[in-house]
Amino acid sequence: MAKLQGKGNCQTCPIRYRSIFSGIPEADLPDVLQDFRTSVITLTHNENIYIEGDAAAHAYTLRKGLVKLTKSLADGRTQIVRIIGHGELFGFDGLAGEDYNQTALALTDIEICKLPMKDLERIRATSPEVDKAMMQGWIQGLRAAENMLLDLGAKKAPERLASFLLKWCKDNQPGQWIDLPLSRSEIAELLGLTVETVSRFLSDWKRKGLIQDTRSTIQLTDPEGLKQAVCTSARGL
Amino acid sequence: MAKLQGKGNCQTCPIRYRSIFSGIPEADLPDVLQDFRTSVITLTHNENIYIEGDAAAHAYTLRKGLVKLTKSLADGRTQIVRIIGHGELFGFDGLAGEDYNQTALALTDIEICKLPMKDLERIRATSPEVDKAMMQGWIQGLRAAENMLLDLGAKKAPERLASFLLKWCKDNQPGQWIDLPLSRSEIAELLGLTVETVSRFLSDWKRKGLIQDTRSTIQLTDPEGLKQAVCTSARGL
DNA sequence: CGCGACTTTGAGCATATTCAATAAATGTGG
DNA sequence: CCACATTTATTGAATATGCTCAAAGTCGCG
Repeated sequence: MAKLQGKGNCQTCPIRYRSIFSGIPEADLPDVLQDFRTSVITLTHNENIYIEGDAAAHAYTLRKGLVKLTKSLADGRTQIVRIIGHGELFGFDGLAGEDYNQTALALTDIEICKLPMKDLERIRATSPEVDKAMMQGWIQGLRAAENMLLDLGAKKAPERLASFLLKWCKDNQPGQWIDLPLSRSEIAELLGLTVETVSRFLSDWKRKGLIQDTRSTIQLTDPEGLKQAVCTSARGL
Repeated sequence: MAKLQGKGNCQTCPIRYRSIFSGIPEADLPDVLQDFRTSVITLTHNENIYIEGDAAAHAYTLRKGLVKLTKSLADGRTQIVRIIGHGELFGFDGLAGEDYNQTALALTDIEICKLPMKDLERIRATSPEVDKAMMQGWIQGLRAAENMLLDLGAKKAPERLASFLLKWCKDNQPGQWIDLPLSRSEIAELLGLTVETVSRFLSDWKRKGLIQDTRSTIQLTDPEGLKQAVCTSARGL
């Protein structure tokens, strides 16, 4: 269940250095963040943070775990439009006077910091550091969305899946086990494919020794081989 | 050919009211925009504004016409990631310290205002109105990209095409002729389809009397019928 | 141990692509 | 202004990619 952990304390927040508040000089923190009515909330896997169409009165920063942002069609087809990681700000549609454009769900057990829109607006106006960090977050978000549009619009199934794996594991050594807390059907939802298609290619690559996996971790045994395999199978690129 | 029209004059700019400068009180204009070294440039259809990967030293505002932002794969497959309309700001990756993430091409003959990144940064810092307008632009851009991700990831060909047409014509009366300066292959590039698929559905709907079109204009004779046709053909939604 | 959820695998099918040929529209030069 | 060349759009037939439906297998948890 959603559980209020108490009022946030930004001075001691463990992820402050990865958040929109990372640029604020230590000495200015009390000043800038005074009267900031944050609350820290824990949620368990699959719990809901907000729903597409709701009035956006709060934005959120992710302190622990992963969040997925999804959009759905009337008949239930669902698309994951973004995955939120450590320190990222999400749910800020209210800053443009709009309702939430997506639904936010906990992909793992999570800890989030809930930020009232009014306070966030005020802090953005008073702190150039926060303002800049938020701007960069939006621009990076836009770039990521554009990259995803290229994947969904122009790439075939195996290419999309390989891109996803390579991106997911990009900061790790080949041959290292990496958490992948997405189910097969969530990977499918992210890539615009079906569970079966995702499973087939993963199995295939496992047989060929390009990857290894357990239920919720993965290892790219041979990232180069993976790129290769995808390129040749797609007779181009 | 690209042609420099001269230094921009913001006070008399015909699209100022639709740009990021729309919020500035008339009286403050000279102050806020002093030393702003803009230049107005005209380009003809298919001319290039900037290329993916270039250093992003300028952002642009579109004064006349339409621009497409595209991304490409190594083998030439191309995806249109966004279409820029009247008054919109684009090419601002530099604000996040990044290179251009897309290629910008004139979809029609256009007139753009070229804004040096340094000046833009300064103005954003000094004018809350400009700052707010830019923020709203980014959030709206993100929302549009998310909506597009849903289309590309979850919808079938006819649904994507119908969504596109309905969105394109949404501010117009049914039965009104509307400019559509995209070729069939550009529509395909935007929707992640092939020219042939686009052409087939358009022809089909034309035969059924749902739409009419000439080379570069379109008319939704029966928008409701179009929605209907798509829903039933997709046995859901 | 047994239930339920998730995953894998298979077979047939449908959608959209590819390849190919024709038709229509646009632009160019005489 | 017309004839020709070039690009763009339409249509058809065959193919392939990824989906649907179905069944069996695996894992985790009570």
